[in-house]
Amino acid sequence: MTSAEMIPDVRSQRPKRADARRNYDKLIAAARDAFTDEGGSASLEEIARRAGVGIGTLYRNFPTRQDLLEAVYVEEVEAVCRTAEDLMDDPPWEALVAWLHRFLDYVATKQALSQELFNHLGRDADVFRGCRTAFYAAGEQLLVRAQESGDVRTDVSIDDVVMLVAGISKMPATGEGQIPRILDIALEGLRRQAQAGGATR
Amino acid sequence: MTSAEMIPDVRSQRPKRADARRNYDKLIAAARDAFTDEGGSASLEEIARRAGVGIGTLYRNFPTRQDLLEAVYVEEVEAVCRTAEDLMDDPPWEALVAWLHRFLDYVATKQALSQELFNHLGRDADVFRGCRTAFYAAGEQLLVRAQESGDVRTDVSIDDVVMLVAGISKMPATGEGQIPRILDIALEGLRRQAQAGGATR
DNA sequence: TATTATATGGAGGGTACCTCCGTTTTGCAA
DNA sequence: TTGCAAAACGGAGGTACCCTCCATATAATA
Repeated sequence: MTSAEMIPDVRSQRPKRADARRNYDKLIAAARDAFTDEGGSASLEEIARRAGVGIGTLYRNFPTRQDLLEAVYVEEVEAVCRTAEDLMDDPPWEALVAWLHRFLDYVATKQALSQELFNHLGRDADVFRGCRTAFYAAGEQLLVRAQESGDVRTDVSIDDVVMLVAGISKMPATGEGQIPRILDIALEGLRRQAQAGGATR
Repeated sequence: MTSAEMIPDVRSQRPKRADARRNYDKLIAAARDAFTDEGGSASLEEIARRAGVGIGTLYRNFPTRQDLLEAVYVEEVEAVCRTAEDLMDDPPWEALVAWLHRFLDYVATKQALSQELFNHLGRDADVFRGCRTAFYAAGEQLLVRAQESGDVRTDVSIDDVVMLVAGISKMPATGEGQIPRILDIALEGLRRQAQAGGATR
């Protein structure tokens, strides 16, 4: 069972010719780096330069800055979802926690990027709907598995968990590593209440 | 008692010579309009043009875009606070409600602007701290008065009210006039519980 | 290998950013 | 009033970015 079957594909359509495909991928990678380094307003010419392609190629693949932003965003979302698949072999509870940490990183890092998209697309554009669906699908597998194994209380849904993590990511961070620590504390709340003093792990 | 005594002055220092002062004010006004019309990324040259001054003058007064953004922001905040002073003559409850509506407008309109500032200064830069203080001071007068007159329950603080309004302003608006209406509903909750069927207004 | 649909990349025209400095205006004092 | 120095003005010009267009190069196909 490959990840492609489980996760709704969000991306539109990639170029077909081999060189075009290569350049497309190089552009996405360069754009991801550039946006990470310099925020959402990185120069498009700089991105083309980093990718080692001409500016014309960038514009053919991504007619507007929005298109590029969106492609990078979707790429990231898919990467997070793919992580969920990879974790399906790990112990249920650990897998869930690991994925939620990954998700936390994602939300924190891409905040500027999604902010930018929000401003131009409205919060319920197709992209976002698609990404939300993909996230929920990916996370739900892990959550259900952890519930079935008895690690996690059964009265929480993936919505609850995602909201929780998203909220935590938006906390005004003060200390180094504070946020992941708080996430761990909050996640303890998800565990099925074991017998007092019990060794659940 | 003038407003200057009550409201902590947030602004740094204005130019002294008459012409300089005039141009400074023209620039602020032009920038406010431009930012309103075209969002936080309005062209600085366009702003200088609107103000009828040279681009050099703009840069002397506001060396960076941030400085201009900040000045406009502060100007707006002070205008909202001044409104509070003007309302002190009106009936307590009506005055409070009117001011909160004014505040709502402000938050809604300047969202892009403060967003921009947030990104470049941390969320607790001096500007914001100062503005928060000014808001609270201005609002508190109105709130306390409405509480003393018996219109508003005494177990709420200005923080609560400001948070409430800020939250409402961020709701995903759907219908025309929906947000102000919801604000009114929420504000009813502030009223002191009068006798059932009583005519408080 | 020859052909053709497809992709490439950078020159070029327009705009915005910002600095620098010669010219103009203002406030003050005689 | 008049003269003058300090302060302010404003725009020319260099750099960077955005985006379009098209002559050239290349992958896929027969």
